[in-house]
Amino acid sequence: MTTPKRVTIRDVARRAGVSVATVSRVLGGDYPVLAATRNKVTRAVRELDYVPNAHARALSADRPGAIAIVVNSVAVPYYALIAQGVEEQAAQEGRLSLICTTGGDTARELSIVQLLREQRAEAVILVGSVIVDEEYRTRMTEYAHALAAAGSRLVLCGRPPLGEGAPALVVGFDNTGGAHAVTAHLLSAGHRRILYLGLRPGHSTSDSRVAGYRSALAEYGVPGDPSLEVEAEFDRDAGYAAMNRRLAAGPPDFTAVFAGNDLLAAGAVQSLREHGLRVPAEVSIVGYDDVPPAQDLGLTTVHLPHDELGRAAVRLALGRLTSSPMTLGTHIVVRDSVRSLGPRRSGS
Amino acid sequence: MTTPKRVTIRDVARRAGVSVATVSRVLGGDYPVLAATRNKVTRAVRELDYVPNAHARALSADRPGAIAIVVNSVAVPYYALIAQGVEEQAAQEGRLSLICTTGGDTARELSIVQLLREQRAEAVILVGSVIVDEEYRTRMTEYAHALAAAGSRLVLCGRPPLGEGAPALVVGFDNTGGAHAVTAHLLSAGHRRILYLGLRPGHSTSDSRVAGYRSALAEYGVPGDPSLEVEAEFDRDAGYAAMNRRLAAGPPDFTAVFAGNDLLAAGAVQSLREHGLRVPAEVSIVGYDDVPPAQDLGLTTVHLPHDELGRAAVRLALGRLTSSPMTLGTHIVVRDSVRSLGPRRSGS
DNA sequence: ACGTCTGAAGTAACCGGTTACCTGACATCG
DNA sequence: CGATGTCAGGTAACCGGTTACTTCAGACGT
Repeated sequence: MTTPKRVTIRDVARRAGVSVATVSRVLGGDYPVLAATRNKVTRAVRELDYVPNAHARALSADRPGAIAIVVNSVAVPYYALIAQGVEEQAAQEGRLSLICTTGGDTARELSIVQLLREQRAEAVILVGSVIVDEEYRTRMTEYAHALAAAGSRLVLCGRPPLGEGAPALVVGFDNTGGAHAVTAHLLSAGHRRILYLGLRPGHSTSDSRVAGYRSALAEYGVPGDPSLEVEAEFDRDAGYAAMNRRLAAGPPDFTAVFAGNDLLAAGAVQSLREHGLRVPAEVSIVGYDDVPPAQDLGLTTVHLPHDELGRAAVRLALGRLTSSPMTLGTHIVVRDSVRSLGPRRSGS
Repeated sequence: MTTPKRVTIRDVARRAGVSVATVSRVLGGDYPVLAATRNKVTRAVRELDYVPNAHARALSADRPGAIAIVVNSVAVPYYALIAQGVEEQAAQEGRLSLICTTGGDTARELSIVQLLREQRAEAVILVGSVIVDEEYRTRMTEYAHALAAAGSRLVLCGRPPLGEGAPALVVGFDNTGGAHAVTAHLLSAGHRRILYLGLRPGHSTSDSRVAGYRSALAEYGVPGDPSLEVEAEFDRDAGYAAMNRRLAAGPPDFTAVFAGNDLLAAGAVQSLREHGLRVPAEVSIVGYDDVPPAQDLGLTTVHLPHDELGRAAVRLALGRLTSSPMTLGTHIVVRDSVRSLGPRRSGS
């Protein structure tokens, strides 16, 4: 038999022999209350095991709401690491943070945003790249206005900024720079035929990485070759499948692979191995993100300060940071998935 | 300049020329309302972009609260996968779910549980193993009663059940069975000197895996050897460090390793490689959990139905399932990290 | 035509806190 | 000694919904 009636602030007041206002003040903080009164109240609270109702509080006082982060899936390390940064910073700021997942489903994203509006979340952080088209832009702009109307801030993480009018803050990684750097790394090791794995036209993250790839090639005077740009989603299975297809067509016509992210790289490595191609002896490969599989694979990749992104998003949302859009730097992590071809190239 | 005042149900009522009760009924659902009236209301809602306040709703009506899952870190795949299962099932049950992280900090766990009491969460799912001592038991029992008093259900995932009286539901994996199976796998491949990596006395998960390991050894008539049971936390770094220490002391006095989880295994593999020991040619290794690094390492391991655990936890919390404690089965996944020693053993 | 029943819509109390404003006791001051 | 200031603490309105109870109009029966 559980407690039939929840214990409320009036129960506490009655028990302590004071008014509800006094109880509220003792609990609330700074209002002056006599030590004796304070003691009576705290004792009553303890004796009754009183827990204030967060909903009632939120309703009357305009207290800070929760900070929500919305991601595709928490099982994808990229998102998990950013979410972790958000959680840490939010905790540090004394906020409750919650992670919501959409599974990449637009309809579910919409209902989550709606839910967060109803919850009067203090901030909503939308993470992860998407296909940026007109439909997307209008949807985001709607979110931005709707959330602003509900008093929530919107932060876009790793997504391109919206139009001028939309009240959305933006923070992301320097994908083009990182991609440039890691491609240059391959080029300076003597590679000239570099496969880009993970083409996704319209997909913001992929697009900016491709841009870095192309600009590095151009810088080294290597002509671009569309047949070296292979489409693939950004997950392990896609990398595996794409590389399988490529290798089924014949022996590799490339000496190195730049995978759009580490998951793709992991899949590609598996495929290469199954085709009897050694990494890096026969094929070099680099990834992007520096998430868990990278270390185990000894993968040279681009390190992203995921938790800094999460932290920055929170601080931006809370008005602690002013510069938006802001871009976080990246740096290359050299492991041993790249073979130097030396000063001269060996023939195919 | 944002909207100075939030739009409330009274604004909608005024605009639609009806009473607040009518608006509430149109939004609420089943109460009979004339089609014409309903239309007026829905139009007003749309025109004003009205969003009901979830706090006010929660306060007046006793509607279902959110389902919260509390984990150490969302960046650990084991937790991420379980959390994913929870999210999916919760979404399916029409509940909002939130993930909270403690970073393994007891104080933070406490404040999160407190927060969830205040939020009147419908269910709180505590995941992850812990050192089970008297202090832990009393703490959990307190949580259980406190949450029950606030009307929330408590589900313990992968933690040992509490005493009879405590109102907590329990669901977990069959760790002993899985550990037995995977150890037997090594034994039947001819291994006799099997290192157990990840001893953590008092730690529930580790303890049950050790128990399975020992019982398999006993079954095969192999005497236990305490020097083959090595202490280590359940993460990659610990596995790496522990194996480094072991190998620094001299060449391996074991032919196989059973790592308490895949992360430990990943660390151990790195250490073995750096010491010039090939896996599985010179040292065989198996892990536990079947989380992402396992596939990339080609690790033979025990597969855990993580998302089923998450789903079961939610269904248990919602009273859809009655049997608690319940245990989920596991199965072994053979990759190629184990070498068969054949019918005879080669001498050391 | 009148009483009764039915169902749509309105009125206002209530959920559990917070806080503006008020009260009353005591200290201070001209 | 009365006017005034200070400060702990009480009273009650309010936050934004839901819903029990009430009202009222029209349909129906006789």
